[in-house]
Amino acid sequence: MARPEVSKEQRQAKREAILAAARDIFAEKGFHAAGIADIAAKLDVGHGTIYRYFENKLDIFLTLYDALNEELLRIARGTHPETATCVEDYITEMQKFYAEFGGVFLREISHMRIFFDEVHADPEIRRRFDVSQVEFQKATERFLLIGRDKGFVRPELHIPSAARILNAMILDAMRASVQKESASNNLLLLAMTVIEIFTKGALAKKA
Amino acid sequence: MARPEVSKEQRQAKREAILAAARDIFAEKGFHAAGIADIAAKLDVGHGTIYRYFENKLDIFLTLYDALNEELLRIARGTHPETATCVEDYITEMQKFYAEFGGVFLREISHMRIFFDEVHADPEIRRRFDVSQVEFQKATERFLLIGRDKGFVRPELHIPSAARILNAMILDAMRASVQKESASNNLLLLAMTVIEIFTKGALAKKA
Amino acid sequence: MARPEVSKEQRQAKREAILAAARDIFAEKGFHAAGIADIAAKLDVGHGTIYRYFENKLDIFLTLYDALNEELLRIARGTHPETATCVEDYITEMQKFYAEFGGVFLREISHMRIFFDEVHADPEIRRRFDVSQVEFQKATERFLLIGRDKGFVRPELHIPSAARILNAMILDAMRASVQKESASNNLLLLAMTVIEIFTKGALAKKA
Amino acid sequence: MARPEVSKEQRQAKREAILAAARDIFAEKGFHAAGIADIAAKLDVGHGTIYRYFENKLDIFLTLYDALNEELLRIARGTHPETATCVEDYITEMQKFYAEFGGVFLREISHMRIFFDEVHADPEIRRRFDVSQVEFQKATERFLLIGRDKGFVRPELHIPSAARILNAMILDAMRASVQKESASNNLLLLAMTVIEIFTKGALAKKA
DNA sequence: TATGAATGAGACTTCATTCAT
DNA sequence: GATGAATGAAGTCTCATTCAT
Repeated sequence: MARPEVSKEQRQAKREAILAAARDIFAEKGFHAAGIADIAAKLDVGHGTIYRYFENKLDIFLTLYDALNEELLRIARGTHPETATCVEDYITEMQKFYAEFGGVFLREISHMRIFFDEVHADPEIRRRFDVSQVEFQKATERFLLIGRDKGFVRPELHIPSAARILNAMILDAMRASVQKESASNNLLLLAMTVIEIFTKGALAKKA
Repeated sequence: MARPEVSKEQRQAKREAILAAARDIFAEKGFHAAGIADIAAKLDVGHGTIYRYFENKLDIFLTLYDALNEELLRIARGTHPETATCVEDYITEMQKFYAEFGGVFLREISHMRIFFDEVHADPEIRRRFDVSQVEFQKATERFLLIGRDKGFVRPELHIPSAARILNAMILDAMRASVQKESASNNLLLLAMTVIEIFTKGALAKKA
Repeated sequence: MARPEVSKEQRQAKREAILAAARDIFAEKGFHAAGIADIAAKLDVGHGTIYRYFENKLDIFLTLYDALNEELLRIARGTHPETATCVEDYITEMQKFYAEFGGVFLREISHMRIFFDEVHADPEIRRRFDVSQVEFQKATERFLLIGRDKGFVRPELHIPSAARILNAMILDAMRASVQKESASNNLLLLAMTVIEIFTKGALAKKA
Repeated sequence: MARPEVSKEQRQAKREAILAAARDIFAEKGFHAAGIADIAAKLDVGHGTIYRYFENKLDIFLTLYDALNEELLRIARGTHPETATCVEDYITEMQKFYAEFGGVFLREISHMRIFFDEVHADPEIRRRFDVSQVEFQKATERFLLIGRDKGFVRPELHIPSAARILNAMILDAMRASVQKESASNNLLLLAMTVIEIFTKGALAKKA
């Protein structure tokens, strides 16, 4: 029986070429409208070939989705509020997180559609989205809990709710930056406003 | 002669029966996966019958979408921050809005998918979603501008960004209550936390 | 058992109203594209009503077709070449036929589509068209045979072929007058040219 | 790499197999009644296969129509009346045309329905038919004009009308040979009679 | 391994006809 | 008699996936 004619590395390289092409196609057309034929055409490869590297269309999508999701999760889990010795440090840590998270967003901006839009194209995609939301929630809760333990966060705040809300603000800021048309899609301004509201609230101080 | 055999009321009743069935099907399967056949089967009528009442599948969807959207917009536009004479009144007005908005959400909880998820199933749906987002944004900006004029909202806040963020918090709170699995889907708690963060921020007062 | 509530006359009047409406619709859209609903709408009558007077769509069409066909056949059979005492009379008889035949065409010009275009929309229509062609052929053969017997028509001419050809020229002249766009749709000019070619041929006399 | 697996020739062969099957189906049922399913069944392939080779049903039809039309037009334009030096040559040229034109008809006899009958099945078919009729008309006018210039054709003849009539005779002669039932469907006899009538007229010479 | 030809389930939509009122 | 609501067969077309080469 013949040895595999291509090495593991070559196989992996091909998989990644397919993923790269698929990412563009999904970004452009969305999951449903994107066809295996489009991906194959972009690579100048027969569409049957795709099926030698991936189960099916969903498999490709989920691979892309998982990779993006993991990168974002890694960032969310990589904050270090425990090193903060004062509120200013704590806020700085939050800003650092925003900067890193936003950096990935801006890099992947044209592909974020697979993260926001196609969530419900398939039950399995939805399931993974829901799972990852829980993970993000946990990461943010951890950030807030440490802040509370250190006395930076008001103790009466309901942490799970606050975490959820903070995440919503973050994700929406990102989402806004994806929408070219929006009048308020300045990511920096949004991020600053999120932090401002989160830290100081929107209301004026009573005199 | 050539008088309608069924009254306007009967016709309207049938339309609404179709809309009700369609709403369930769309909620269960999503726009793409839902078939006219599913709707017809649920009503135990021939599929041709559906086409006597609606142009096509999209027509049904948009009718449902528009109705929901209008109801939500009416609520968003129905706030009265201009009557507030003190910050407490202003906050109360916000709470009233939350209560009304949330009421619709809880009633329509199983059908909100058509509002959030199916945005990209069709260009026309997307267009209407985008338009309505702008309207929600405007309504919230108005709320904040009046608050700023009255001295309740910090003047240095960037209103469009703040409005967007506030909307994101509101919508996410609603969205959370749709997800049965979520640990933090207590709508009341979320709403209170949103208002708390929005008014006072999350950070502890310095001693 | 109740006597019929409408008289035979009333029933016949309704049938004819339906036929009149159908004729317009068929002329406008053609057999396939025309819908029973169109006919009913034109009469401001329920479409079910149509079925109380005619079997189905084809039945209506065939009734119209037969009526038109019979009128044209009656004219074709109504020529009197036997009274001609000289070639000039014979030609005059042919001209009289053309005038009468053409008169019906011009009157029915907007409905001739059912005669020319819809011949093959259904096997039964085709069958009747073929049958009527045979009848037209016979009528023309009779005209030519009498002309031959009287010495007006060249004896060596193959009468069935000549009859067929003469019919083709006649029908095409009519057809041409139906086509508005055609540059050579002057019915009079065409009719005159048909007679000229038929009587004298197209070639120049040798000097 | 990405080299076609089947050669251009194989692809073309398949296209032609589909065209051949479609031609039979269209001849048998007509454009409307013919289904893609019928064509696929005749070839014993899935219906999807058809769509790999043609856009849609109309595309198949138009391909057949255009091919036939072009062949006939080429013949009509290929006459050489300008080489005739006497009337006999001119008539011979007309006979040659008839022989060639009739040959195609006899070969395609069972498929001519797509040329005559289906003209009104679709606006695009009609458009092409009308265009080609103008071309046939032009070709015949040219034949007659050259004949007139050379003194073979009577100068007082209205050429566009005569061309139209001549075409009608030709086409009807062909059409006749398609109809099995007709008593006068002997193409040779018809063609001879057309030429005889066209050249000498049908009437007897006065003594 | 790579290919792309073939497949056919599945979705939408139309409209002639039936029939209960 | 009249109506028009309901029906569902029929037809077109798409595209993910299989598989012989």
